[in-house]
Amino acid sequence: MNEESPVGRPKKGRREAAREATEQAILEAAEKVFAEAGFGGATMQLIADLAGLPKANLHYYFATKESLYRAVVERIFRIWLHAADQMDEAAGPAEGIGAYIDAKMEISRRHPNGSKVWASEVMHGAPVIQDYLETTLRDWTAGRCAVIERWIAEGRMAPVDPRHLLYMLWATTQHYADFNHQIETLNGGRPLSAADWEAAKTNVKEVILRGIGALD
Amino acid sequence: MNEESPVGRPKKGRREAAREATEQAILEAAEKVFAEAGFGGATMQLIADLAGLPKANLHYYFATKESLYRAVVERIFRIWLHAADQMDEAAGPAEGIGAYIDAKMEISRRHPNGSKVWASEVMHGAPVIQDYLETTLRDWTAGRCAVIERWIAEGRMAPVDPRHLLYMLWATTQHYADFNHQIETLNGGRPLSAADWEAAKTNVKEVILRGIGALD
DNA sequence: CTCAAGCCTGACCATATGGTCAGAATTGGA
DNA sequence: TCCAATTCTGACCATATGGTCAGGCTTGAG
Repeated sequence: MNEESPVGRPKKGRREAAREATEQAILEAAEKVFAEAGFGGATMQLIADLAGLPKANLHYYFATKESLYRAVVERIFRIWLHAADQMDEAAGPAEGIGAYIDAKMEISRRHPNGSKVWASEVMHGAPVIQDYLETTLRDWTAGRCAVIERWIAEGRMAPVDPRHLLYMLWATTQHYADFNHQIETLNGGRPLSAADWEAAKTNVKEVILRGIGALD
Repeated sequence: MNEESPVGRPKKGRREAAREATEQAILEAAEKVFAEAGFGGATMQLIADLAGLPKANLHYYFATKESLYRAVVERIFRIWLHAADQMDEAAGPAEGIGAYIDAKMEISRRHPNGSKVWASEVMHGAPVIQDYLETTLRDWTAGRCAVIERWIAEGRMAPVDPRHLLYMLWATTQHYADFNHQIETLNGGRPLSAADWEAAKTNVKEVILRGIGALD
């Protein structure tokens, strides 16, 4: 789409690099503000302040609040999907689903804001990513359901409804991001420690893997 | 708090009855609008329209947007807690936790908007119900953890961390309310049927109860 | 029936917010 | 160095929204 230097690598000039850096800073700030205030509660001014640039400059990079929001949501969606690769090359349910849980828990830990924006978007009826739900996500889901059904047919796990199993996986893992405030409050007001996170992961995996008969 | 007619039943006059009816209509409308648009995205005008009265009248019943929002959140919280009673009189984990799952799934089915408002509130850092989290919810949680730990000590279920088990219960059941749009989209764009809900309940119960070793 | 208390409402206001724009500052290739 | 393209910015605007208020309407106790 753009001229590049003779070398294979882009080798972006100072200008392009700065642009990308600014864009990332904006996305980062926007993700946080959208997560903490919701789309309606977020203000371009707040995002601009957090990103460290004047509001008018924000509009130079993202024409409207909605386009910025869309960029944030799409960014998260990409991370979501990428994390799901874990499940593909697995030999059986214990490794496959176990790895998927690990990956999703790690995302909840590292990108709680992204998870919250996603949750908010879906809760409000997916006004901007409805098409993704109907295409990419639907296909992805069908694919995983097929894998799970194969495992069931092979007698490697109990005959549970794959659809509802996926919902359980999403729900339990994302809960640690979306409700982290509640969890921290019940944890004495302190964030989960590394050990706490390990315990959480282990518990989720144990209960679910045993629950689908993939442990014995 | 108020004078009542000689009879035991309140027998509220026309006036009082109308007031309560209006109040309920407002709360119902507000719950829906807050759920669909978030606190920041919701407008008093929208709520008024949905409740079928002029905006100024809304402010006669609820002075500010925040006080109305607070009323909605507290209403949900009460339902939440009440549903948890199921778990108390149970003889063991299978019945107790099974009944709790049933109750929470039923709430997700009947009060999806309430669940969403709650989720949104917690996601945004619980600005209005932080005190509830630190008192009522913390106490409630401690009580249930004690019950679960007793069951574990008695060898009636596997030794899982009670805290994380509760999170799993909350996450899985509330997911059907908070993410119902996503679920419906993956269900071919149609709401879950009665049979679908039964299947969901059964699946959640089976996986979790088997997962905590309370089925054999 | 009377009338005070309670309920309802249209019109209005102050403010906050998303977005615009003209022009200044900077950059980097020629 | 020069200059066109790109990036940045303060000032500004139109609109939407939460909230107010003076006055009209309804209710029900006496």
